[in-house]
Amino acid sequence: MRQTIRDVGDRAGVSVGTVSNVLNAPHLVSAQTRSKVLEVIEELGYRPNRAARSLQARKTQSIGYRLPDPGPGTALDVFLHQLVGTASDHGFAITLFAPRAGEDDLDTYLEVIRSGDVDGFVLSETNYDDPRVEMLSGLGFPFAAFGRADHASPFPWVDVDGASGTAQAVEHVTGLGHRRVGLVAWPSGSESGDTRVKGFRDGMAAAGLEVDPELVLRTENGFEQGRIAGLTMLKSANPPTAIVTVQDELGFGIMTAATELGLRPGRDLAVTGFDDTAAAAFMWPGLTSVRQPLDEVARVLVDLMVHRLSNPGEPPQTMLLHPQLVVRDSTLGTGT
Amino acid sequence: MRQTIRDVGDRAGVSVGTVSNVLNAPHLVSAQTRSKVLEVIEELGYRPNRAARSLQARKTQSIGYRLPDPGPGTALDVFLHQLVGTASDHGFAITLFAPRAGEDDLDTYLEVIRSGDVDGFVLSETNYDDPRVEMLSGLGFPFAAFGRADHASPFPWVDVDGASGTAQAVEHVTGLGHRRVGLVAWPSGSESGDTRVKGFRDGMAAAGLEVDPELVLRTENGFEQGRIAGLTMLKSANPPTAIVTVQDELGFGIMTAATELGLRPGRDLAVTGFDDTAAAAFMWPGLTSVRQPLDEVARVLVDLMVHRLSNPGEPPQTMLLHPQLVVRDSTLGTGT
DNA sequence: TCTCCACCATGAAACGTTTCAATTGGCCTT
DNA sequence: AAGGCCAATTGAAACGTTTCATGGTGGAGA
Repeated sequence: MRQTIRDVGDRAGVSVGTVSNVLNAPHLVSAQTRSKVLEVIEELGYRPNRAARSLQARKTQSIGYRLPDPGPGTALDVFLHQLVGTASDHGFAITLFAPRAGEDDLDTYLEVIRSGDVDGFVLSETNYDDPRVEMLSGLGFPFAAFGRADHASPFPWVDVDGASGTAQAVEHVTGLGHRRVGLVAWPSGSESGDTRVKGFRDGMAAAGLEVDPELVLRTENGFEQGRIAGLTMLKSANPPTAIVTVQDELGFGIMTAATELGLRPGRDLAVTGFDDTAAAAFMWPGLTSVRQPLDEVARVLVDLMVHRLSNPGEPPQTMLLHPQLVVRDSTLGTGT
Repeated sequence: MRQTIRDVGDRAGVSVGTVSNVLNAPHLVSAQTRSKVLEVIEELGYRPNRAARSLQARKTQSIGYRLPDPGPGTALDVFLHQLVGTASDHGFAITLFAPRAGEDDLDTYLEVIRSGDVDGFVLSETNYDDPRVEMLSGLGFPFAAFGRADHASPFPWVDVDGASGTAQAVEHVTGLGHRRVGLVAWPSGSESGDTRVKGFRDGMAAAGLEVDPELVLRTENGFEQGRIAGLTMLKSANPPTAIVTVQDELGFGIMTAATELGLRPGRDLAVTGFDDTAAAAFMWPGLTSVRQPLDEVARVLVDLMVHRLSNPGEPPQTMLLHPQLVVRDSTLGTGT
């Protein structure tokens, strides 16, 4: 049924070794033979068998990616599309996996390593001293991470400069005339969270404004958390006129809180989010939000991974990308 | 580095054939040998090499899934999680692929078939006379589809009863006292679209109401399309007090249109969506929406696929699942 | 003319499994 | 005691590649 390299060889009147060379080392084959073989390949629709190739080469040509937990996070479809597309360009496949119920995250990775299904991993959502980074570094197993982390041994990573994102948000609202700007962020301790807070402070400093500690709230992810933070801040003695957040859901919660208090988000209060989730565009008013170039991130992740696999000796490369503020009505009608 | 079946055999003092039998046909091995071998396997952390297994068995133990185009569709993360998890339970992997720029969809599938990377496909978003179904049926290549289709030759599918979804929406709003109920649907010609329209009519009939043709609009997917449809309907001589839609984005558009016209969605106008996207929960008011059991769909899809692979002769199985209406504030405060 | 070399092609080994025919040894039957 | 049968195990072939040592050919240099 399926065509093998032997079928091609027989048909073209050459040995299988020659066919293999046409595919993998064309310079070893005369132009004439080469074109004849290519012709037959085309004619038969031959494609090399991945399993046989992997077996012989002791490489899988596959990159593992552990699916993030479901939730209203960033756009997985865009990310995966680019991951799969770029991998395919390099002749690689993406192997997905997910922890089974109750399974430890690290064990999940170990299990995949042991079954030899992948040559390396792409990690997302890495954090300070991420245990996956430590484990994989320790094992010497190749990986590329979305998210830098201040770990002893260097490794290849891509990241989006979160500080630039919140700084842009602050610059935008202060540019609209806001002077009392609040921040709703995560508890300190996460790389991305802390970076976004730093951007906020930088932005305020750049606008010549002081950061009022009363207007900096720390809370977990989530709509309800945002709502509560919003109510707290807006009911305080000297409430903000603009609130910057580190996540869209928090922003949605704050808009809701404002509405409950009789304020019109986008008129009486400016709100910004982070991640530019699909929901941000559908709100009324639409939520001004920081968009991360996830397709670019995915592309670079795979490039780094593939490069690392073929150049194991080289020092790891890193890349910092910049996010972009998408301005919508949640801020536009506010300010002076 | 990696342990092979030979390492296990040597260590346990048996042949590789015996080790293989312990794994694949335990009844052929004495209890004593079996436990000894299992012990060694545990000790060495041995895992069979997938490539070698595939090569020998001429099976990949992998199911292909073509990523849907990015867009604010249904929750891909939930779906994929379950797809990967269930596949893993069966000892299968999921192989993702995506059409390259400008590539024909069918060619994408053909290419995957030719490279022999998968044993079968899971299809989503199938439609009437779906060309993929026709092609794969023609080739005799196994697949399982999310979405029935009235095609000549039967095939395994799972579907969510869209009619039940819209009927539930109608039942809900008429139960709140609404009498003039509008529908914003897609142009006829899609399986899921037509089914949802049918559910609307069924629901209206069940409530003893006539369907006013003026209140049935057909439009493409999208926020802006929804907004325009909403404006049209609400500005008409005899506007509806409730609007049922076949997609969340359309619902968002309608809520926006209502707001623009000075109506308060959730008070003066009831709106329902379909798919229960993440955004539906974050709106203010939250959008009442029909939730499809996507995790269940994914689970069944893989089960059907695997069953089909091991029982090629049997008539294909099918399964119809029921969606559930998630009630939120976009309808709750309305009616009499 | 002889030698050497570059170039091209070949054939066989190896990758880690599964499968299956063949072998061994123990036990039952007669 | 011989034969037969069954359960357990073995060894080798096969899956479709890549790799690499080997062989053959023709032309250039001596």
